[in-house]
Amino acid sequence: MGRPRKALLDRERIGATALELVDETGDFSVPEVARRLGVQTASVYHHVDGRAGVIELLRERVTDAIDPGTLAGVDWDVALENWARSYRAAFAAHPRTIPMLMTAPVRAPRVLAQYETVAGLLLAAGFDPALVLPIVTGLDNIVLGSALDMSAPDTMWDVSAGPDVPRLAAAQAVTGPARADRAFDLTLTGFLGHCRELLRTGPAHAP
Amino acid sequence: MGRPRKALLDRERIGATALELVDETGDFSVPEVARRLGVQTASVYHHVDGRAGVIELLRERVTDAIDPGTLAGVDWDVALENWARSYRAAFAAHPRTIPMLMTAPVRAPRVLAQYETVAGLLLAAGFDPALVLPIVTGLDNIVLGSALDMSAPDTMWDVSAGPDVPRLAAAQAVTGPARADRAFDLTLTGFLGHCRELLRTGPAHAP
DNA sequence: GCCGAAAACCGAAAGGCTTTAGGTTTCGCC
DNA sequence: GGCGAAACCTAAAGCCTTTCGGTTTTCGGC
Repeated sequence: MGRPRKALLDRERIGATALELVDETGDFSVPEVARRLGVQTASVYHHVDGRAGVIELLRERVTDAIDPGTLAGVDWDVALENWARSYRAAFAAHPRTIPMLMTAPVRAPRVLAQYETVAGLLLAAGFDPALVLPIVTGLDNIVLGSALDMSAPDTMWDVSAGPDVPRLAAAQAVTGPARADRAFDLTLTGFLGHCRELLRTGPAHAP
Repeated sequence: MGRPRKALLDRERIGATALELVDETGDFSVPEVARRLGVQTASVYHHVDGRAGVIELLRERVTDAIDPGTLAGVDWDVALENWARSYRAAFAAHPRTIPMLMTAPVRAPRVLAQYETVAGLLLAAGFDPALVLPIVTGLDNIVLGSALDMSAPDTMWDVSAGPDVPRLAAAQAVTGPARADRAFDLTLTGFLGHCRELLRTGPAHAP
């Protein structure tokens, strides 16, 4: 024992291993990460600020897949749509992380910078500044609500175990596996359409 | 020790106490509930199926506040809007429960019955059956995404701790405390508008 | 080249949570 | 009156989080 000649651990590998565990089992624990890396539990604490620190590593890994390029060089509405899809896809790639990442505020600089770009796009498009944050929040809600849906069990409504719900059951029967995607499309399209309308009619309402 | 002359515990009080704890601290544990009820930890297990059982009690308490009356006697779009608002308000009353309730499937009969009614409303309105579940899912996503937003810290974007985000910070400054409500309005209005449009144009597109 | 400081890992342990097992007393029913 | 079930308790196993101190190795300055 003692310090090894070559370091066994680094934040990179801790994050990757924790993400593996979450993808596979839906959760992780510091001892589990340590075991998988062939290391004692306490060693992990030398590289990371406890369990919460590992969760931050997860957040970085998941959000790094969001493509900031979707926001450049196109109209604000196209940009927002593509960005929302990329955002959602990043979470969809690791749906089991979602419950862990949704309760803490967004602090990752990369992500924060993208929200900043979005705010700039909306202002440049002529939206009332007081409407910028509600729009960003709404988009956020759509993405995260949909992501949460993807992290939920396949049958979000357990038709078998309750009272008679024939129409719900029938609807479930005729719905393909793209239910979640279709729902996201509906919501996003509706939202952006409404925003476009606000942009057209909004300024006219001001004196 | 031994069986007390008057029962000290019941599911009612366990659920109420757990909900108190979640409202106050954001989490609960079986020992905490027991302590608050002046009882040993193991006793709680006699009335409830472990921690998961307590979470189901929380779900019942929270979802009981959803008003099924919003779905009756009005047009489908009005019904959906009012129901969504009632749904969201129920969660908003106990926002800290949201992360606990969102990962398990909906099995509560009362809630399931309401989804059944919603499915019936959409079919009666003339929607393509294949579209019913996507619409229900979309509505669900909007409600839960917004509810999650309410459970998050006031400043979902930690403007202070990162790089320069002047436009985001400015937008935050001119946004009132109704940001979350406004965002929900935007999303819900956009979604329902899009659904109405689908109803108008959808059947015409079919051969 | 030497030496002190810092880094990296391990062993051990405290304290909490979840859950089960088995005991003791009381209740309701026959 | 008696018996089984109900309600509570004590105890304990096994897990997790986190911290503390020890040991070895590396690194930077002199």
